[in-house]
Amino acid sequence: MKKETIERRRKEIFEAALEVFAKKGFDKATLDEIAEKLNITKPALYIYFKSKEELFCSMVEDKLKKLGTGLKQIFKAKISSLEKLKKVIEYHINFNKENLDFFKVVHNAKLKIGSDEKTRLRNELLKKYKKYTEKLSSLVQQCINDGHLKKDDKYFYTFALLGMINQNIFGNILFRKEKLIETLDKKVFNLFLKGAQAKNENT
Amino acid sequence: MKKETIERRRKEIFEAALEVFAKKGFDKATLDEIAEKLNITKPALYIYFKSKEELFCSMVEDKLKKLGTGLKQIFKAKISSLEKLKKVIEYHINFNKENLDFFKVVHNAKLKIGSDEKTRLRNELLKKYKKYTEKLSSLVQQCINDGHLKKDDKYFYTFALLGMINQNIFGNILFRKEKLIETLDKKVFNLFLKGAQAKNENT
Amino acid sequence: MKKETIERRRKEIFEAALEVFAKKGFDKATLDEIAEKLNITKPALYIYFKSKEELFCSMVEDKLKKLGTGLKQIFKAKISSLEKLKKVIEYHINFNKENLDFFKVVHNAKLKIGSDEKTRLRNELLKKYKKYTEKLSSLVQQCINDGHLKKDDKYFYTFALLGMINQNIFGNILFRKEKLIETLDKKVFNLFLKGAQAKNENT
Amino acid sequence: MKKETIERRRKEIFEAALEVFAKKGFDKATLDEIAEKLNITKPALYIYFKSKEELFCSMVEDKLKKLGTGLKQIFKAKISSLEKLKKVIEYHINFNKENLDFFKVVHNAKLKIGSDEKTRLRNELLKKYKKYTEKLSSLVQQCINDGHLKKDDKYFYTFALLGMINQNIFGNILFRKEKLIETLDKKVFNLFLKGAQAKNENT
DNA sequence: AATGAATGAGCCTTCATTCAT
DNA sequence: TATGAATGAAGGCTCATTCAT
Repeated sequence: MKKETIERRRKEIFEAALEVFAKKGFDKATLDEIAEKLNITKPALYIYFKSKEELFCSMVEDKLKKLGTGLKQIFKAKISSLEKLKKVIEYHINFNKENLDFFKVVHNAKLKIGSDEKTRLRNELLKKYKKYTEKLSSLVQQCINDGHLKKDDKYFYTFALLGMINQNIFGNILFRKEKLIETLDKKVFNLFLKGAQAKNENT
Repeated sequence: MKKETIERRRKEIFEAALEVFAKKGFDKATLDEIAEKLNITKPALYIYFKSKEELFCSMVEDKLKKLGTGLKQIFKAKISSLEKLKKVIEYHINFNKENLDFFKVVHNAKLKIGSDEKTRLRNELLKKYKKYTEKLSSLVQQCINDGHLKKDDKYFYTFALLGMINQNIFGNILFRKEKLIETLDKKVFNLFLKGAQAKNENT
Repeated sequence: MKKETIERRRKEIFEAALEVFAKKGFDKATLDEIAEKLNITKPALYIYFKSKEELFCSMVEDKLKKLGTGLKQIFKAKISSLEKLKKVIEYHINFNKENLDFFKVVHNAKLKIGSDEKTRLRNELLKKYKKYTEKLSSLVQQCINDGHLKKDDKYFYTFALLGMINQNIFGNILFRKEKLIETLDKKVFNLFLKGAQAKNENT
Repeated sequence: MKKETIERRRKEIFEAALEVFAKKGFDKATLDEIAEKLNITKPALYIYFKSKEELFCSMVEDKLKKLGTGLKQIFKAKISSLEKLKKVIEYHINFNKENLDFFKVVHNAKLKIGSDEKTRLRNELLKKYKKYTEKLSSLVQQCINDGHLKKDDKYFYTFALLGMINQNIFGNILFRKEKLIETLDKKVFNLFLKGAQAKNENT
């Protein structure tokens, strides 16, 4: 009973924290602002998290877990690897569409993760991020093995795909006031498979 | 004579600042650390810059100007728009390869720029970033008009290209200890034009 | 209940701040010194005031309010305007006698207030100071209208009175180690009304 | 020859310093601003003064000396002590009218002089200020002895006179945009001698 | 005589974190 | 479970002062 209450409270805090972290970035975000959003006081946060860092990381983990759960469903489905890839793209885009704040937070934190500052907690985050990438890569590899994709470095393909998606989301946040284009998933899948070259062209 | 000396010193400071900003991000970077790298004291920085923010922005501007200069050369060249696009991809990748710290800084700052915090200086940065994107987009549009690329949203193409590149660089920073794959430019250009689908496939 | 505690703490801080501001002036006074007097640390002050300036201004306002309250009592009394003036002089002198630090602070701040530096808070102080002067002037004017005083500029009279008092207090601070002469109020009232000229003299 | 040049330069610096000190007060005034007014650089000031404090004090001394010189003329004149007092009042007012910045500076510094902070230089200033007061007091005493003024404490008279004048100047600075009333000297002399009470009144 | 460059010391302010209640 | 109160640590910025040139 108690644990559930605590867990529920933690989720509420995640919500508020996510907003603030998205708006300010980890460093400039203050516990005061998070607490205020929840109508509690700063020290109360320490009942549920032992530090700002832990709050941040737990929150990210929580979201990543949800992201992972969705992926697993797709991986389990009895469809071709290429169909899976298509679903994954759709899913990834939709998830970010519905979790724009999370998208911001992750992209904000990404590079700092790669930097010198190696806290234990941050390293764990990095691991999870790698794991996610690895999962996608293995799907890509399968597509290659199944003859759906030309042979090439699976990581190159994976990053290319993720990049096409993320940069478009990012661009839309910046230049279109967070309205994402509707058919991004189809556009991406198509471009990734067929390329952009007009048919009558030779290079 | 004098002005040159000051300009030289500013460049030296840019160098040191870039390293620190790349490693820590704007907020956690301290002027003390930058100064230490230069074997001077913190207040000495204030001879050349009137605030931490101005130091940061000047440094970014400086780099962006260099980036822009290179682009202009390509745009001027008497080659087809598609050739230009190829060159631009090469150039963009090489520039980031040689300026990994800058790459980190920009990607770190990007989203915070889009956030609520609207300092005047940061807004100017955003303008410059948009301008850069706009330039690439116009080249892409030209490729479309010239019949090199299928008709589609120029921004989608542009973001897709930038994303493919940046995410690969980013992935390499994270998973391959900053060693970028050698032939990234060719891979990207190829994927962008022809797609990844194996030839005997129909979707 | 809570608000009262805060209010009490603020008063305690006023006390300490007043001493330090009186001794050092606003600029040279440090929050560290004020905090030390209270056996707390500097950041603790920020619980009760949001800046050094706000601490200063709140403190002055607080004292001015007290000063004003006393004046109101006198103004309300059912005595002649001249009697009131006499009471006001007594009151003004006694208040300063008992608040020598405040006297110092105000006189220290006065001219800077009139100077170029125009902070919002400081401007409000100036307004209050003007209001106080205005009140006295209106009493003086009433004395004139009631036939107690020769016709003359009410401001000249007001400033003359205030000056006679303040300069004597000031002189006593400087030359008599802060011991004010006992009968200052009577001396002032007398001089103001009758002048200093010996009776058998003609000018 | 050299010494004269130095002396001339010092006077120029006094001028600039006076403006800045009047506007900002001693603490907030910066050597940079003073230097800028003179189109020289900050370290150049150290050729003529060995510290900010010394610059300030020398400047005040210089002005006080001028003030003293004028007084001496009056004291020497072969007129009655009361006539002298009248002249002194005129002179004091005119001097301050023509040296408003100096007036501001002195009044700003006055109380800090009386405070705990006892630098050697500041103490010397205080001595000079006392000397000036002493001179006036002795004249007042003489007026008493000569039967011009009622017997009373000479310091009380002196401070009252100075206060009437200074407060009026100060009030005019604050409330009348530095325009002093024209006949202040006569008003003061009259009030001081005859008082403000309407003739038909008895108290 | 003057300056460019640099510094040391100091201060205001912020904030994650702690603890008694 | 939650809070009010307080703190330690740290960072940005200013400025009088010095010194080599």
